[in-house]
Amino acid sequence: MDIKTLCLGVLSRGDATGYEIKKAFEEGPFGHIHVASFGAIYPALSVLSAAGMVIGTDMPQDKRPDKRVYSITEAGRQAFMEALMAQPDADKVRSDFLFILFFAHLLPAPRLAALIDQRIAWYRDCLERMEACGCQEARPGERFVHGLGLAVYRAAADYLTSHREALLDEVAAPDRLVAE
Amino acid sequence: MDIKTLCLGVLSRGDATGYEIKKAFEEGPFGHIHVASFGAIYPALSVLSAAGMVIGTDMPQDKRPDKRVYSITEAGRQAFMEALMAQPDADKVRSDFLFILFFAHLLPAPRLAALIDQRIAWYRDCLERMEACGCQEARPGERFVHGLGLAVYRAAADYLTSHREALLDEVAAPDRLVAE
DNA sequence: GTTACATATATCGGGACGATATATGGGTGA
DNA sequence: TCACCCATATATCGTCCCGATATATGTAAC
Repeated sequence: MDIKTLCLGVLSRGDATGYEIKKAFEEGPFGHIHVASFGAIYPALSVLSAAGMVIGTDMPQDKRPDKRVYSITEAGRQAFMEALMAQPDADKVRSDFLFILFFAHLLPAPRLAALIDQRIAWYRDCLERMEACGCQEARPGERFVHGLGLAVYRAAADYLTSHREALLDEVAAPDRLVAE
Repeated sequence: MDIKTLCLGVLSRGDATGYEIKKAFEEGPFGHIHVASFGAIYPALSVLSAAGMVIGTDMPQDKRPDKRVYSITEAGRQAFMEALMAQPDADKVRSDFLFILFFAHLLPAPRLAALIDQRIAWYRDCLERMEACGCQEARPGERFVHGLGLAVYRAAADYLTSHREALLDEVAAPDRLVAE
């Protein structure tokens, strides 16, 4: 799934600027689903515009930098539908946190505890915001994905909370098994 | 966390070839934690070798292509420890599956059902292999990360299974709310 | 008052991905 | 038996993308 398709997806829900598309993948509806950087979005919009998939309209603003609002065209919608029908690539996860935690036995205990606590706090924050977000009126797919995110984050936060102590004990006493 | 650090992490657990490092991120202990491609691993190993972080030894084999086994050096271990102490970058997820599901209302119902069923089957497979993997004797960090993965995948599989029907009903009858 | 942040676009270098090339042996099926 | 694919193993190359930076400006905080 390339950046062009991701942009078309956001634009299929309504007009947006490059800046707003970025936000959609940051805190917006696509947060934690996919990532997209400015350095990818702006060139992608140019290419899509040249291909007739989107139309950009310059909107002068006072008190703000001028912006260019993009609208998806019928050709863009068709291209997006085709992309939606393709077999999805496998999920790709890059978690420095999990990689570091894998080497827990190499870390000082306070650092290990801090890492886990930070992550628990992050999940709590995130869950709070997600639960507060009123997406009752959203479309079924959006609500489904949202619910899946909630379920997964709750499971992760619960696991971290309930296994934190045991991990810290184990790395503190490498000779004994805590289970005994 | 760059590829060099990821390679050092794998090598800190024991000698390995570039090919084996790739496998560690595919089906091995780091599967679903981070990704790494050949096109990144081999150049990284060359750079690490030139920097004295690892030592590569050519091992001629019959019945197999020759291989180059890399060992981490003391300098490599120190560099890895420093990288472990740095503040981890935020997790990055790229899920074509979730992105497509977001637009469930645009998809034909059979396609939607197939997507979800495929994904449930994938989770079941994955969980089976993860539960079978005997990592009882592994270090605490590895077991912790493994347990977290199990918890998260179980939550995802459960959600997909229990909400599948409701989603299909909703996209089939867009005018009515199923909750009523 | 000045520091930091939000809005808004653009570009550039470095780095990673994915495909491909090369070589070879083993297993599978027609 | 022959063809084909898969697994092992390394290397490279084009393309795409990330992250940082530049630019401009108003507002809010301190």
